[in-house]
Amino acid sequence: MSESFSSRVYDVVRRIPMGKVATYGQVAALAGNPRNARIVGYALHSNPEPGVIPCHRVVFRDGSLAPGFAFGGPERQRALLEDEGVSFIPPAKSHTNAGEEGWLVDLQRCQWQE
DNA sequence: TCGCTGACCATAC
DNA sequence: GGTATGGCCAGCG
Repeated sequence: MSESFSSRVYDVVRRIPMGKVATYGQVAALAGNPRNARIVGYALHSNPEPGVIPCHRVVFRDGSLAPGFAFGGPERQRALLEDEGVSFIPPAKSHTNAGEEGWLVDLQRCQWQE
């Protein structure tokens, strides 16, 4: 293939429909290498086309968003996804800690299904 | 040109 | 059940 793995990653992420999210492992698998989940993140980190590539729709296997890096803050990512109709699940419960971080995406409802 | 690091995921102890 | 480490592959210095 002429295109690099990262190019494929961008193409896959770009295909994620609104209101849906995909995991790094899934994007990596669709890109052709299920083991390249790390490269997917690396490729998105490059983000050659901000605004075109919805990196905020890519989440961890657990449904949690990336830690501190983000493109403007984890809450920014949560707002974008929530605005698209993605359901979020507050981790809390046991602890009375009202941590804003830790919000998990409802992969069971909003995970992108081919 | 070679080596290291890295938005991860899975398995082992 | 939780924590720690390994392994895969690609881009960058």
